[in-house]
Amino acid sequence: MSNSSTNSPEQHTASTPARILEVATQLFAENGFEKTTVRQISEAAGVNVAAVNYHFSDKEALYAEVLSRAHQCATSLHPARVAFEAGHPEEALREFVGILIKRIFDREHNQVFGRLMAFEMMQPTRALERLVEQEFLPTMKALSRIIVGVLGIDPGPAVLRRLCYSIVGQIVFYKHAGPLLSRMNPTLEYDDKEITELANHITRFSIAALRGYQIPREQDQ
Amino acid sequence: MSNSSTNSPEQHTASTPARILEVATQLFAENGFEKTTVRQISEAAGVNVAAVNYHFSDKEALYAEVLSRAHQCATSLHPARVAFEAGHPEEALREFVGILIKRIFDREHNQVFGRLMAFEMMQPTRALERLVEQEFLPTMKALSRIIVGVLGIDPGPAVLRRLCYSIVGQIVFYKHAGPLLSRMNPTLEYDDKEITELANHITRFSIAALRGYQIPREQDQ
DNA sequence: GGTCGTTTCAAACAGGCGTTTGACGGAGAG
DNA sequence: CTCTCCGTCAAACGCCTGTTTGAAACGACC
Repeated sequence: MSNSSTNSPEQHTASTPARILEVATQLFAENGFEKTTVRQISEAAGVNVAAVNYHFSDKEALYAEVLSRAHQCATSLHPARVAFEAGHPEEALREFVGILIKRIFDREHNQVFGRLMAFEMMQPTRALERLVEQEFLPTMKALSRIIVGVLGIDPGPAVLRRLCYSIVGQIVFYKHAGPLLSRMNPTLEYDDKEITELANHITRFSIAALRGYQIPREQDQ
Repeated sequence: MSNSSTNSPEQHTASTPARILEVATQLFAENGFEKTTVRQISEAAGVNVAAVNYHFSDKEALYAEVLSRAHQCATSLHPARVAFEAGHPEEALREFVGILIKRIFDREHNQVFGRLMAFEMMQPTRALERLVEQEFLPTMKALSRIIVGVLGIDPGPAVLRRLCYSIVGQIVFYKHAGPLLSRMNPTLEYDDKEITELANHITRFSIAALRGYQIPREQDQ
């Protein structure tokens, strides 16, 4: 009929499975899979408990659906360019960092994807396996190519891996350590401006690091 | 009577609360607070369920005790020098990174502290508040001083904060993303050699970044 | 030997969990 | 109208959670 979110409060507009999905996404992202109960979801969605098991077969299947949709949403809203290495490698790195930051914070969707991923990395469910193959490995390969471009030479697999993790680690830190950061800087909130400056900083930091990086000779692998 | 860990298998040697603590530490670090049940702990420790509530008042108090002991253990095994800024600032940074890495991996204690911290950062319990005050804020201040030393000038609080997080983020990434990393590199295990190279890499990366970092003018705070 | 405080134990407690059931009601088709 | 399918619902299912209970066993002291 009408839009789903721009309506009178406490009024059911979307279909039951849609409402369940929406609420479940929010709760899973807030509290993780374990701490979120089916009754919490059903009550918040204003539906019967049995509706969750009726429309989705069980809680884990619902979670898998939530994760899949959040991933699709994040990648479609902030798509990675088909080829990062098109232009200047340092510009490609800037774009890479920007996209990952945007996906992780994603203010339009309450940073759902970032939180879900953080939970998934700590306590993986079966839903993670597919994401590793389809998403993370290709992303790491893309980042590796960018790094080789910035460095000018290929430092070998082990060093390349650590360089990737150094860059990605800077980014995902803000999601993984979220509750800690909000305790250390209670006043600081991550609005668009802060996120932009964050992306600029990580790009600047990483490019400076790569430019001045003394590549060690590989001894393993 | 005798030592606690170097004994015949399946034999109870330590006192009941000691056994509970030992097993609970292991299980909490593996599965987090929520997924670990009191019955799991009591069975693994070979004691009655009620023993947990008898010796420690409840599950949360036991967890707080575990966290406190793990923290003490990590800081005493890998103590931070009273003043990092004693020698050359870049050497101080090397030492800082090395200590944090050692605390997080801590192979002698099954990397317990790192895992517990990772869980605590994602889903903080009340036990976190104390650690923020006593541990993280002072650590960040120490790292800030080191960074100012390496840079040569004070870049201001916002930039300094981001620089701290860029360095710490690289380190804690290996704990937060642990399950993911083991899926992406199934053969790679983090033994002493790998950990040493890891510390060297992060130090090299960070120093190069700080040396070449173009400090932006602060606009906020 | 008797007594006291401490520790252990099987059993039960109340409550929450994910899931299933069977009845109810409305809408569309024959 | 009747039949059927689909969605919803209150209620219950069996299981597991953290915690408590009251009795039994223990060791030390007088």
